[in-house]
Amino acid sequence: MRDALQEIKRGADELLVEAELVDKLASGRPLRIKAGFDPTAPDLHLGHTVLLNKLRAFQQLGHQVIFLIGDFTGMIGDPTGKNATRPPLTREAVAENAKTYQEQVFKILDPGLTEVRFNSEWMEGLGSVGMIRLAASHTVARMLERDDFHKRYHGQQPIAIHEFLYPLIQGYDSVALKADVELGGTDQKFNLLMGRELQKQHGQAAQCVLTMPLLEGLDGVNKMSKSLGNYIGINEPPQEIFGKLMSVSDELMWRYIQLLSFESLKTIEGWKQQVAEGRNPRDIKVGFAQEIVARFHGEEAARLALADFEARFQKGAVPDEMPEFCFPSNEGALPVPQLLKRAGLVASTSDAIRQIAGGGVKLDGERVQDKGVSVPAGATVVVQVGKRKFARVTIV
RNA sequence: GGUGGGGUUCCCGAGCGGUCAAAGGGAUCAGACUGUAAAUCUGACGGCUCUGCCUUCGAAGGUUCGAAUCCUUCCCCCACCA
Repeated sequence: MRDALQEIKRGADELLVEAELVDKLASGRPLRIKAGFDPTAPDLHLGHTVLLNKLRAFQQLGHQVIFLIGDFTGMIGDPTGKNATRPPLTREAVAENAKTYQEQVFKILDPGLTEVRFNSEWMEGLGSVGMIRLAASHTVARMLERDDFHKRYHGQQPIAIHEFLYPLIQGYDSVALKADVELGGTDQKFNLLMGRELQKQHGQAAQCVLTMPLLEGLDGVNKMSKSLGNYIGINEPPQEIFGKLMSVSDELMWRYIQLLSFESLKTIEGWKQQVAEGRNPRDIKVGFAQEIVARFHGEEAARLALADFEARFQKGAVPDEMPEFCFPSNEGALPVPQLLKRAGLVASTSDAIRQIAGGGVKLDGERVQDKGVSVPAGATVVVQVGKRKFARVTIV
């Protein structure tokens, strides 16, 4: 049991209240582990998996995970209208997203030990009376304790009244589900604690709260998010995941390893030691990237991704597979800038011309020196921009 | 409701009648280097049928040989006061 607790606490930001969790674990029954998810982002990225990994750990210890999709709140949308990425969702859209969600989530979680639920199940039946009763359970002052609200209130920023309802609804979800433990990001702490209070008010044992740190994105500064474009999606091609992980700075790499690797803390300490003694951090990064790719695409894909990476970046080889195109010529030939644009390798012909001037364009492995170069009709060529963008083009 | 201050190229942010496709930073892309798509350095960074042409500085009009810069109206933000 001590091991179980260690496993649960690993990488976590905070566990409230540890003594209570110890008691729950000691009961021997499978605990109900709740985690809520926003229904708007069906494309999971590694940032989301930090939490999923922890849920997986609970499953491995024999507990019941409840994967809660916040469709009720999603259908209301983002109240302030400030966040354009959260428009109200239709019922159909939510259902569609949920399906995609599950496909991805079960790459980490065990479907047999996962209960997928939607909070509209109980929220829609609550009614306005129930909602007002829920609202009556807490004071404005208590709500303003939440950091986010506190800052906005004192910073003269608007807070719509219904925003106060979100934490209450999330807390009520815990009541409806009789959760024993709820997981969330550190930014969720207030909402998670709300669940404890509401459960107590409903005569239930308060859930324990486990917060996980937010994973930084590829830029190493902002949290990983799709809208910032600094993410690694778990559905991306193996080479892409591998490459992006390799592009993580040597410094940030450790953070990723801490939160994403399934290797033991002891092993990771060993790696740090080796690097301190002069080993190239690249080697560690390669191993870690392999682990992650294998997790989502299998061992074989991980091996291929590595081979591909080495061939392309260390030996400058041309990949086997690349997009193929067939373009009509322009009076017997097609100028390279236009060809690049049509193949989608550059944003515009102006961009293409600049890339050529900068020495970034190759035609069948030969650097293109002049923007006036054309490819004659009938020819098939491999064009390349930089080290990563390729296309095979036939001119007719 | 009142009073001030704003809206500039992907983002932040200078410019305040011509030398402005518009400083600087970030992001991005490319090059060099490298045991890394790390770090560092260099360059590019509106579009096109590219030694030229076309479209940008909240929107629409106007003044002027000439406007991101001045005027008018409109739309939208922000701050302080209520």
